[in-house]
Amino acid sequence: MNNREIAETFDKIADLLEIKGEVIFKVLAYRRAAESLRELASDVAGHHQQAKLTEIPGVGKAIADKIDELISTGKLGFYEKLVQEVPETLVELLRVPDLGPKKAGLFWRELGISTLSDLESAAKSGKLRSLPGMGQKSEAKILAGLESLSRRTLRTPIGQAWPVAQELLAKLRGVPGVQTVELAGSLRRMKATVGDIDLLAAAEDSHAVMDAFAQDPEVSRILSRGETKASVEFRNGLRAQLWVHPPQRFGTALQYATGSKEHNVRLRELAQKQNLSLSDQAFLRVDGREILCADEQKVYETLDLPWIPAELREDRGEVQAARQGNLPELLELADIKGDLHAHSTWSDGKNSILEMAKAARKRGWNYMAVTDHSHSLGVAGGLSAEELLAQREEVEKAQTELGDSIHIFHGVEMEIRADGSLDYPDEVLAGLDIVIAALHSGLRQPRQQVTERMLNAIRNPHVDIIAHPVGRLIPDREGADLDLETIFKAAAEHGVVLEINSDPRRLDLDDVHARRAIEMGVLLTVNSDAHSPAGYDLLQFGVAMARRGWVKASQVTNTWDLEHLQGWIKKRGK
DNA sequence: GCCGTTTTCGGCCCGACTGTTTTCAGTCG
Repeated sequence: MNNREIAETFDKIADLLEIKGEVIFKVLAYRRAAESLRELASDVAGHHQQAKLTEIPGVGKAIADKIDELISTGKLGFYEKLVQEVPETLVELLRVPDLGPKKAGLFWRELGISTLSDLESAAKSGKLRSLPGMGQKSEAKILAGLESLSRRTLRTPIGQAWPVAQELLAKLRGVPGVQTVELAGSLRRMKATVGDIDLLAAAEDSHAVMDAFAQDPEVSRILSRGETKASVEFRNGLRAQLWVHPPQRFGTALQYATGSKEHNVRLRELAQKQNLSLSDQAFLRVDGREILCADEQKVYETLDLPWIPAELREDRGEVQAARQGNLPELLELADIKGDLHAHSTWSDGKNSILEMAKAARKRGWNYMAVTDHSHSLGVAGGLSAEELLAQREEVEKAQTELGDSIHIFHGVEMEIRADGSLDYPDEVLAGLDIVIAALHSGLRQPRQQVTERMLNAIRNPHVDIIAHPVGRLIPDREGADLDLETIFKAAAEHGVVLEINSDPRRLDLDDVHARRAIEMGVLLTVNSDAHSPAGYDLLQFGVAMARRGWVKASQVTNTWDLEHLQGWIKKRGK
């Protein structure tokens, strides 16, 4: 059992215990343990082997025993006993908006409802409204929730939420009387997927901005609307909420709404130690006096902390680092001097090499790499060795036309084939400036086999970069079951660079693994994987993922200037 | 069930909004 599977088991236990009516802190303990396992960059099996399970935050004696049982036997007696008491299927009811554990428990005990279809028929036949605390409106809400669930079951990838949020921001910022509007929540923290769009406006009077928000033409229904908070659902099922606060309280409110919850808990602890209580509105002194913060800097300053970038606010040690003055100088988009992974019409790109290079130049970059697919990736029109040679001529022609305004590297995105071999012989690879290797097939192979394939590519002296190492596709596909510790070690040893792919469907490496990789001395590159000039825009998502992984500019090869990068390539034996 | 530079026992963030209540419970973030 891997980290994710064990975390899922604990989350289910938490849900079932909560429906059962167990004390909330026991429920929270299981959730915290699950979260902690997901955050773990290394394999829990390793901690298990070394009997160090309780060193994982949130894991004590009881949960360590359960992890032990799960790893040793693949089963958990406690869980099996629990699902005898509370049907396992009840957890799916919790995915219905406005339906939580209390009502799920009530429906189950009173009406024997244990599945979504049970719930739907009970709601349609009017049985729910007879229960205590339920009425017609609650019943209608459940039906509406079921309907919205059928349209949207998963969290929304950031690539979908981002443009919607930007439009909303622009629109709300134009409302008279509004001083600022900012993103908050997981979207501001730039998580790969978001639950909804959180927005925060500063205004003395909330009515105008609330109106503009609720009357947006894309809004299909208004879920709630008050003086300070409103929440809506768009036609595509995506939800957004807006808080409005007076400007003098905006900093506190923005900090609070940005989260994460865990980060905020950490700040509250600090506040308590200073005899302050921190709410979403202001600090409160014991004598009842308030400390208002118009901006976030003041919130952190009041706690004797430097401002912490939103991408770091996940309670992964950032508060402690801030206290010690050890916050990393995070990578910024402006640090990027070029892109090392882009496609042209030679394979599945939409534009010529010259067009892609010109677009890169327009962004102020000093270099870019043309890295089309290799022939095994037939669906993408991969290049044969001969075509690759012919492509070189076109690269040189484009370079002549562009002069020294931008440098074009000739590279390739080469398949690591399912049998572990590489798609070109060494002599072909030797003629290229940059060789990227990537897995696109055989992603479901057993851990050892797929890891060995990757290691084989890393050990090849011509391979410079591994693209989107894990191969996940958000939200459809999990990545390969790679032994990343071993891969990071090999990459560091052979000087092979690992990519953070900026395509919002990939964001691979992710934040947790990127952080682990740099800890182990691996160099990274943040690439667009652009198939058209617009694809370069995606780089902001890759940069955000790097920031979430505590990555500094110096650890990213495409922040280096051209000479430095060329020197590095030369040193690798090209 | 976890955790500890005020605690090995007693905390564990807290307020807005909604719908059902006639003073509050449930959900959400």
